[in-house]
Amino acid sequence: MKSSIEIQFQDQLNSYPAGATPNDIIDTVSVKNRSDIVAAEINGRPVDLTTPLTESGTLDLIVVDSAKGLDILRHSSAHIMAQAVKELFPEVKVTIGPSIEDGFYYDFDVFRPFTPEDLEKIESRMKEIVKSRLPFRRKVMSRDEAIRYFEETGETYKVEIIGAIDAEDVTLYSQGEFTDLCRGPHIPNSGFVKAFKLMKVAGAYWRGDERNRMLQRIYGAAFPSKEKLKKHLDLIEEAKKRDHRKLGKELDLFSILDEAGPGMVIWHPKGALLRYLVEDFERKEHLKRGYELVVGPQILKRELWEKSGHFENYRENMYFTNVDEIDYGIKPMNCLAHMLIYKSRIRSYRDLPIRYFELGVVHRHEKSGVLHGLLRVRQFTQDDAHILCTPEQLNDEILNIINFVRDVMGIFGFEYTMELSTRPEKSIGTDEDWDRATNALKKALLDLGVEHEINEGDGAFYGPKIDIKLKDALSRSWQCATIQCDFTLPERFGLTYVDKDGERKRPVMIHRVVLGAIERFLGVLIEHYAGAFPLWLAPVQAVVMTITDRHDAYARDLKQRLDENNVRVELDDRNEKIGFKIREARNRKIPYMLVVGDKEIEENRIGVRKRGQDNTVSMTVDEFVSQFDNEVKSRL
RNA sequence: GCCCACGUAGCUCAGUAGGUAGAGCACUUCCUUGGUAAGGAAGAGGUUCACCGGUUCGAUCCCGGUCGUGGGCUCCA
Repeated sequence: MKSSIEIQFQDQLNSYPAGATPNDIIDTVSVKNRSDIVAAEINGRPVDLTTPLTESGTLDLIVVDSAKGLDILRHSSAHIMAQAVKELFPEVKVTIGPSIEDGFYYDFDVFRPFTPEDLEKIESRMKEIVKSRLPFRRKVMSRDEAIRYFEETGETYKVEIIGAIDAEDVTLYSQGEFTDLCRGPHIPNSGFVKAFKLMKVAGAYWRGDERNRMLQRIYGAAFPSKEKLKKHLDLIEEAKKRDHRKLGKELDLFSILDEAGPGMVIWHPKGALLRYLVEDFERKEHLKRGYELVVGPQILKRELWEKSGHFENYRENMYFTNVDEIDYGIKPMNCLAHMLIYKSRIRSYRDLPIRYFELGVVHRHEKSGVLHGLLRVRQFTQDDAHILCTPEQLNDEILNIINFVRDVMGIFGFEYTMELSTRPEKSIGTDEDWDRATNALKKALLDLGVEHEINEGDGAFYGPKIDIKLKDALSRSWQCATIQCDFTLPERFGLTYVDKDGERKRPVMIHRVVLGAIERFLGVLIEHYAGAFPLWLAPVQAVVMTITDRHDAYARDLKQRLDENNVRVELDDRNEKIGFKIREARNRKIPYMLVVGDKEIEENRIGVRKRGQDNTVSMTVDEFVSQFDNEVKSRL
């Protein structure tokens, strides 16, 4: 080993004895906000401030407020929680505890699940640990030595983890009496944890596999300051107000009732109208883009599902019924009927691409634990289309769909992420077809320069797919649009077209949805707008409200005129004060409040108060209708 | 499906060493005719506290089970 190393640090190149730590180096210069520095990087590799440096290079500091710094802070918080848990419950086994967005979690194998009271105790103990400013000590050990250590301490999960590590040495971190296997780096001492809160306990399978033992996971939030933690908690509170389940009730959009069945949505008039508006928009957008509307039956013979592979691969999610001693499967997807329509006559290459669109109602038997408001239900309507095209047309079709999705998401103002999912274990079709399909999707994403992640093994059983995900109020991701390439079903159903050369050839099929499930999309949409729908989507666009019953006749006339001009308007002529009516309309997030009183009648005008504004503008009915129409047209 | 928590009037929630249940809003009626975020009064409303069992003289409250909801895990539009 060299006796000295050259370190570039803050515009200075200096020589230090080998084994100098970042702390030593920082001490040689004046650094501001010393207490914000949680770790360092040597040549881009994160290290503790106390790690002896053995190589020359560039030293950078990691401050707590940076992405890397937060990650370290939260990861160290997880260690502190594990320490507290081990002190309070020595019999638990520790497993893993990473940092996550806004905080951290740690999974424990326990004999008895944690109670809310346990959480309080753990949190108190953590506060004591933080107060005592215990240093995080790093130790390098050989694998064998580490395995022996964890075997002795009974930490069998750690032994298993080390078994999977492919390195000579591993590192262990200790604070107080607690030692954990960890790559690091960590904060210098537990006192750096300024603000944290244990949020919830949950079950989680070891290694995320449901065949494994269920562990107890504790989630915590951690931030560099109390203010930031409070801001985070306030944000969660605000997000809860946007919850579509809460708004669905408040705005009387829908209900999901125990007595009707879990995962079955009952749409009330306002919600059904919202659905209608979105579906109407969808039909028009599809017709514009060369799709044809089709409708398939709700149940199809079981043999057909056997032929398609659904019976083999998707049966556990399907409902079945028997009519006249014939077995039927209730459709969980819409593709079968679409293929039958294609097959109903001979197709020429001139006919392709054929694009069948259906707002198809499907049933899927989702596991009870996954149901979630409108976002995960058992009966839903997909804005589903199946495109049959030649292999040469495939790429263009995929590009068109991605652009379609982009347009629509733009109209609703959504941000989204895209993912490419590849072949799962349970699947049908040849490797060659899967490669072709996967490459077609990849190429389209590349051609459009779309950023995307890869989800290995997450494709549908019949083909790979591009998924577009939207986030709900609590920033949980939900898959909405999806584009799936399929060479297998056309094969299984013997779909063909006659090509230029007179030969019968196999078309390629694309399964795709844009909004995904109307239910899920509306759930996310409600949260996106926090219930304040833009004018074109608002189930009730305006409320005419009277000051007193002297104004009822004028108000009724006004309502009728607006009805005639396609304004979705209600009349509030109740025996209530105007303040009461305004308040209620505000709470219902009605876009326009139209006040009529003596003044308005005298001038033959209306007092227009727009959602989000406190002032009232006087206008004629014509002026209002014209402003209204413009706003609807521009989908503001 | 698995882990934890929860399940009281239409809604939001209170409640009790275990002694047959309460508020606000909403609803109905009456008074009030009031100009931009809640006018006033009265009344009705729970087959009695999700359901089924058990303990007990007696259970909404304790115990067990079922169903559902919420938060996660797994899975997925």
